[in-house]
Amino acid sequence: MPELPEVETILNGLKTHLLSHQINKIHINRPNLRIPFPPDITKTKRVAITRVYRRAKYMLWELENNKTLILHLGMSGKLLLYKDKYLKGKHDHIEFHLTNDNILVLNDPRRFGLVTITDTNNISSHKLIKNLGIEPLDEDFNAYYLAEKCLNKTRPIKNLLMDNKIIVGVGNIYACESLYAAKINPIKCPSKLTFEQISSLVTSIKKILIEAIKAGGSTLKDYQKSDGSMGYFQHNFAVYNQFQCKNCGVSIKKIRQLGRTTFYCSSCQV
DNA sequence: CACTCTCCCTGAAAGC
DNA sequence: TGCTTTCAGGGAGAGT
Repeated sequence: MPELPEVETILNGLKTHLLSHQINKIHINRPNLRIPFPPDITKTKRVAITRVYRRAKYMLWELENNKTLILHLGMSGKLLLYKDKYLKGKHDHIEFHLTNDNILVLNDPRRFGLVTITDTNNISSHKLIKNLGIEPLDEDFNAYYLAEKCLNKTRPIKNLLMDNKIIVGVGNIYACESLYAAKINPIKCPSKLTFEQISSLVTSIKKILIEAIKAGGSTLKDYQKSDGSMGYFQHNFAVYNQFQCKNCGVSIKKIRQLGRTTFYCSSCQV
């Protein structure tokens, strides 16, 4: 499950490949992923990629023809880089053929991912992008920002953290881990948090994401697969999928919030 | 506006 | 052993 750190790491790993070659053609093997592939996407021919960046969990590839490709890996999406022979595998849904004969393939069994294309000029008003909240690693994401967002809010703090209109890129795992690190109960009402707790939460979110990006960078360097795929790195989760609190030894509680599993320590997180 | 629920999908794991 | 059920999750859009 690619979370923000994986997306960041995968994109960094691909940067050199994408920026130094052109896309020769794009081939699709089915009409859609979570949303349909736009009809004009396969008309992309011999075009250079001029910029590659991330917004939330979206990868954005800016093309020299004033179009931008928007990619999301969803739950199970992988980008596989084939340098030699390519045999189409199950769930290989879209192929980016590069001018050096490398083929970058999006493989996504659960098809929660998406690939679309839009005018670069309109990227910030694109419906997938325009309502996105602040980036967690942006310096403007600080205790003052989050405190303001917590004012008069009644839903559980974990639900607020997972709201993309408020803050992006904090998925289920990192929401659980950040709340655990900040010793805040995921059920807690945002308006009842102290400024110190909010401040601690912001610090935890940034720290955990940055650590994961660093770990990803070194892991991917060591574990580049033979087919070129990046895969996902193993994390050391403190609370997610754990049975016992590493701090106090109490059993980790497992509950559901917004249809997602939340793990927390009822003793450490108040 | 604030917030929750439903749905999309497949494969792994658990249940029978 | 083999079939069926359950569960996991991101995010758009519908519903309360």
